[in-house]
Amino acid sequence: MDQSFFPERQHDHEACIHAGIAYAEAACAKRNQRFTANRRSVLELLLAVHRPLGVYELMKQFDWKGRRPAPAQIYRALEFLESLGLVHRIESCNAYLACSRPGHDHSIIFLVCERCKTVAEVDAKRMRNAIADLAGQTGFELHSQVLEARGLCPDCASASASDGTDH
Amino acid sequence: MDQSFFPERQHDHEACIHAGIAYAEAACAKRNQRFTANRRSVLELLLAVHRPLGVYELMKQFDWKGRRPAPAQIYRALEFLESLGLVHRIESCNAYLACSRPGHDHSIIFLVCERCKTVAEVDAKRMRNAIADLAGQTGFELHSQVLEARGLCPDCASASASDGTDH
DNA sequence: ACTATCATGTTACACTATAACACTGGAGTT
DNA sequence: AACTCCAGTGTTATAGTGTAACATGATAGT
Repeated sequence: MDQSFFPERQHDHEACIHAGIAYAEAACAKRNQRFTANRRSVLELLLAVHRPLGVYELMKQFDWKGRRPAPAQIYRALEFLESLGLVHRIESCNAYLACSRPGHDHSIIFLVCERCKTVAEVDAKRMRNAIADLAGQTGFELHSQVLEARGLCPDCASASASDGTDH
Repeated sequence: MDQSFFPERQHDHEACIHAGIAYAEAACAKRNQRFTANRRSVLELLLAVHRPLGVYELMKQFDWKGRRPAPAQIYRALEFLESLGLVHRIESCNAYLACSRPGHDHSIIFLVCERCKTVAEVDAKRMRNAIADLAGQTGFELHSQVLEARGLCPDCASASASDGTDH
């Protein structure tokens, strides 16, 4: 059983953030796009946690010259970051997650913990072909695919096994 | 190429509705639950179209003693119908779809047409094992899985191939 | 009829997302 | 240095989605 897909409970967040920001800067430079303060702040906030954040949650954490930005501002940053593959939207949560492996292939399976919202991002390259074949049989022109699996992450599964709760 | 996963453009909606309602009545009877007017109406509306409907869309179509129900009423009916496997929520659309094959195995791939919102429901039994294995490797306790594939259904794919649009 | 229970009807509100428009500031030009 | 262009921002307003809470009504079992 390989738990490495899930972030370690204790680890160096600073390193996560630094690596993520560095990748973002490089990606923007390569594509001649600006990595503005707004975009940087949103990405930093997402990198600092290993779970999806809703837009209004992001807004609350956004301490920016003593004020709070309007939703549109966050949505814009997210849209931009998504277009660069730095952030994913988790449909079933109405929330956004910093990509754990930017630059990799993006057929993804999200394993969303129903309890703590931790998300593992699993590369699904082998699955991709099976899905594409299936879609082809139906005449469907496949643009993108996201699998959202619901359940419990390893920590919560063992916690609820011991404390008896199961939700 | 097998298009049978998608509903035929012209077909007998009455038959769809009748079959769906009949199944629902049986399912309720078997589980000793009431198939009330409220629940019936919502299911009928969903069965009458072959695409996901949002709750507020359902509300508008709900002509019920000249009044319109409040959202809670629709959500309750949907929750009930979902629990019986008669309706699916399409996460990425914030919308609900009558199940095309109630009673069948429910590892499902939704093929959502980005243009007309037609949805094919593809049984994913073979996929299920692959996903379960993958989840097992990560220590994830899998509760449910939904794949939402985005793209164009056969009709729209050929339409946009001929008229040049591609979104 | 009595009661417990499930479902409904209703009000109010919280959360999520977008439209529209004026403004700013940096990059490139002359 | 002043000009212009335009991507990005700041802001207001509003649309769309989802729940909480509670009073009322209907049904089945006794």
